[in-house]
Amino acid sequence: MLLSKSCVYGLRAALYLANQEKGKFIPIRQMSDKLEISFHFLTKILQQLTAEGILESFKGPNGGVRLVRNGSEVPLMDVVVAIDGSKLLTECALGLPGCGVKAPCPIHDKWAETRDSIREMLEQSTLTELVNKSRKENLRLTSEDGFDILFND
Amino acid sequence: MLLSKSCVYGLRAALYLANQEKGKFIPIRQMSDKLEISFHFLTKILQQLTAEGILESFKGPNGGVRLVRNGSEVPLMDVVVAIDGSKLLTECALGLPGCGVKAPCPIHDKWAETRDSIREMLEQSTLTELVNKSRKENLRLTSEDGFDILFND
DNA sequence: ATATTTTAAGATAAAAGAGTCTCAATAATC
DNA sequence: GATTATTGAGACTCTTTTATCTTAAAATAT
Ligand code: SF4
Ligand code: SF4
Repeated sequence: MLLSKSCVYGLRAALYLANQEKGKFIPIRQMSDKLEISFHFLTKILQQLTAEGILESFKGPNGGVRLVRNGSEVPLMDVVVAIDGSKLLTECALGLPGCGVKAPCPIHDKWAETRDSIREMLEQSTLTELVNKSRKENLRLTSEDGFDILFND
Repeated sequence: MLLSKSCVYGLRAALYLANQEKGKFIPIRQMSDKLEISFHFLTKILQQLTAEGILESFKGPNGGVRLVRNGSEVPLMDVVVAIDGSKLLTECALGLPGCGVKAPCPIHDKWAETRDSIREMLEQSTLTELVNKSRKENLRLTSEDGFDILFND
């Protein structure tokens, strides 16, 4: 898998938050229900995003989490790196340590291209951009079988 | 990680084989030593490749494994699919079941592009092509720290 | 025939990833 | 101040991946 499950959950939550009223704290419980992710597991993931400065949290009634920056200033990459680290973009497809520069392995050139295209995808898409697209086209964020979260709820 | 460790080991072994005298059976022990992969683990991986018809094996003294087809007719994709399956190319980046067609999720378009570029990389590169390139440029197949396998050994 | 070299297969173990549970800390409301 | 709603942190469990170990089967060589 390209992204870990934690990372995917983090991304989905971030998109969910970007679709909410700006500045409002959203309880994790609400997100875990809507997105159909285990509450405790999602909590841990969002704690990472908070620690990385992508979210801020507030305890107690009316508490929750929210984006620090405007969603339009948050590329997907930020969320991915916060959770999965940057190895996806630096590591070798053949899993060799000490790769690339001096003595690249056989697939280096092709892999470097592909890696760039992944990087571009993650750097060039912001949360807001995707949310806007989703609102326009009624795209969903959860499985077919469960409760679909449409961005126009 | 894009590819599982098993898959990476399988690819490295396949490249190693493609660099050997055509038709010759190569003992797995030799490969595991040269590539610095656990013998038993590599054995299991190569069993999969044998089961999938990519390698054929021969028991006993002078036995080993070899490529069924010429390396020039084996795209990396074949090895990847044999070990990791095709989920990399069909599954969603956001890990949603029942994706895409009817109601794509927010990042579908971007992800589909990236996925295509991964598919191209794996389909268009053959073992032989990479080995040839490697021989020309003295590229390596193992870590800096260990015994480097140069294709010109 | 017997011993040797090799792959095949399966049991087991260790490590990493995913998920759950419990309790503490903080803030609002009553 | 007590109760309630929320995040924070840690221990714990379950599952998958990765790796090891043991034994069997096949082929060769002696
Ligand atoms: S040379 Fe490139 S493809 Fe090869 S191991 Fe290094 S980073 Fe990976
Ligand atoms: S629509 Fe595309 S990106 Fe979204 S879940 Fe499906 S395959 Fe993945």
